[in-house]
Amino acid sequence: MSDGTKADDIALALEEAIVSGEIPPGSVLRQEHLSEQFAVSRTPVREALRRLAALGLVTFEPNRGVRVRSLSREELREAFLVRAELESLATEIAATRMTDEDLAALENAEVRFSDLTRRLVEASHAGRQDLELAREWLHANHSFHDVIYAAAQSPLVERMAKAARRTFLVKPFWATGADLDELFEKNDHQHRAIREAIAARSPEGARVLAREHVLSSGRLLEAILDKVAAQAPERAPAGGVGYRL
Amino acid sequence: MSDGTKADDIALALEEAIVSGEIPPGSVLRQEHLSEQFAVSRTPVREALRRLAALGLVTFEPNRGVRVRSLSREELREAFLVRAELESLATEIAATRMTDEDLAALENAEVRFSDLTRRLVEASHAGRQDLELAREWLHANHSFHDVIYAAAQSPLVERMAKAARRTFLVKPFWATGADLDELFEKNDHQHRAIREAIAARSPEGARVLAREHVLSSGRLLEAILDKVAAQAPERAPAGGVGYRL
DNA sequence: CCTCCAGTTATTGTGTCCAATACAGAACGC
DNA sequence: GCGTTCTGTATTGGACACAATAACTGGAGG
Repeated sequence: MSDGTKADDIALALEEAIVSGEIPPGSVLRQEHLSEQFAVSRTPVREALRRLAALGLVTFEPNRGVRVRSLSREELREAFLVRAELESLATEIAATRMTDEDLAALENAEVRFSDLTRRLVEASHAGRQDLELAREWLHANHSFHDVIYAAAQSPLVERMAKAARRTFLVKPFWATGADLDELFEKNDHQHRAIREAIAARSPEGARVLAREHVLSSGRLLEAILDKVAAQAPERAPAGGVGYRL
Repeated sequence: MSDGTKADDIALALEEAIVSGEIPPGSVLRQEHLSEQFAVSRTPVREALRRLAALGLVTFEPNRGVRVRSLSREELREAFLVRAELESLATEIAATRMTDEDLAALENAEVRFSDLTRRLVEASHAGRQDLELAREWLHANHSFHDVIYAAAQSPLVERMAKAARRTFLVKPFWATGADLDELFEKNDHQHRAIREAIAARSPEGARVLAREHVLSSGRLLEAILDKVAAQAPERAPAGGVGYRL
């Protein structure tokens, strides 16, 4: 428990758990269960849930409980559109303010992500479903963009961009295929292109590259989902698909 | 009280009151006061406040109460940058989906806003500080863009754009000056340009016009604030300026 | 006159209790 | 046999009570 109020701590913990996929979309969260899990009363739990509801991560169904939201295909696409806009903005700003240290950090994040991408693709081809690896991969991706946010020094932009990004989660990275490999690789290379544009102090260039990168990520995700849907018919949880990126 | 849970009703009411400026930025909200005002216990009040906190409208200062946030100049600028991005996106999408009825509604909103702008400028020149008029003006402006959001049929985009827009409030529209008149007029004309681009089914055109429009609104606001600051030295509430337009 | 300190008070944070609502399943009528 | 209503139970929504923390008063000492 880091800061003052328990409601905030719980909200943070739940947010993490939901975004990381530990709590799958569609789940219903029982207040009493959470309260004993966190060893507090129901009151702070409910306040935390209210916060998550305001963030759009869960929905209150009055007198029925709260349910972790699952995104429809359309919402997913929208989220990437929003992220594309906000990322371009952040990247453009960052390109004008980035220090050499920031650039070094960016390069670090880039190679780390590159490495994880390779390993993830290999694992997929080998049929291994390494959830931890997928989480790391996603985390490394976020880290790259986080460096950019930090350099942009624009708290509001950062907050909203991350809100759009938070709409996603890890589930199914286990589809394989030549086209997917290509998309993964493209996605990876784009990081380098963005970094170089920033290093060259080209805000406009970095902007369009960032935009294209995010949109491209969206296409990658959709391709993965298509593959997975084709491979595994899988019981479809009614109302909103079960993935959450 | 419209819907099921009281916390939501209260949150809505408070949100409206804050955004409309009825509750000025910097105020501290006493839970007990609110609870008797809404004739409920403190519990739903607190939940409502948690929601507002998640939306960024208020901040919890542990054991000290909640305070209505006031925006710094920098945050204000950021909010307009974000809005510019999201509005362009929404407008671009809307341009591809807008029906003739939507276009008619858009034109309605346009002339209404035009009318109110004229009246507002006149009132300013006459030295009248008609708060109600200012509210109407702002509301009409929002209505115009709301038509676009509705046509875009992109709930997430709409939600986030409105979140950025909600960061604003009415306070000081009473500064006058030739340059301000010009900016007001420009702002007004831009609505027409946007509508015409949409009517011409030019998503790209509408996009850049929308972007420029929002940025231009931001400049208008900053100009107003400058004028007001110059005219009235005014006691500066410490930490974050008192405006929240 | 100012500063520091302690006791008091006001206000928030949390736990507990009760009422209201929704779902499950049995009893009942057709 | 099937649908309907009733009742029981689980779970939420809200009220209230208590504990914890921070502001506020007043006074003592320098």
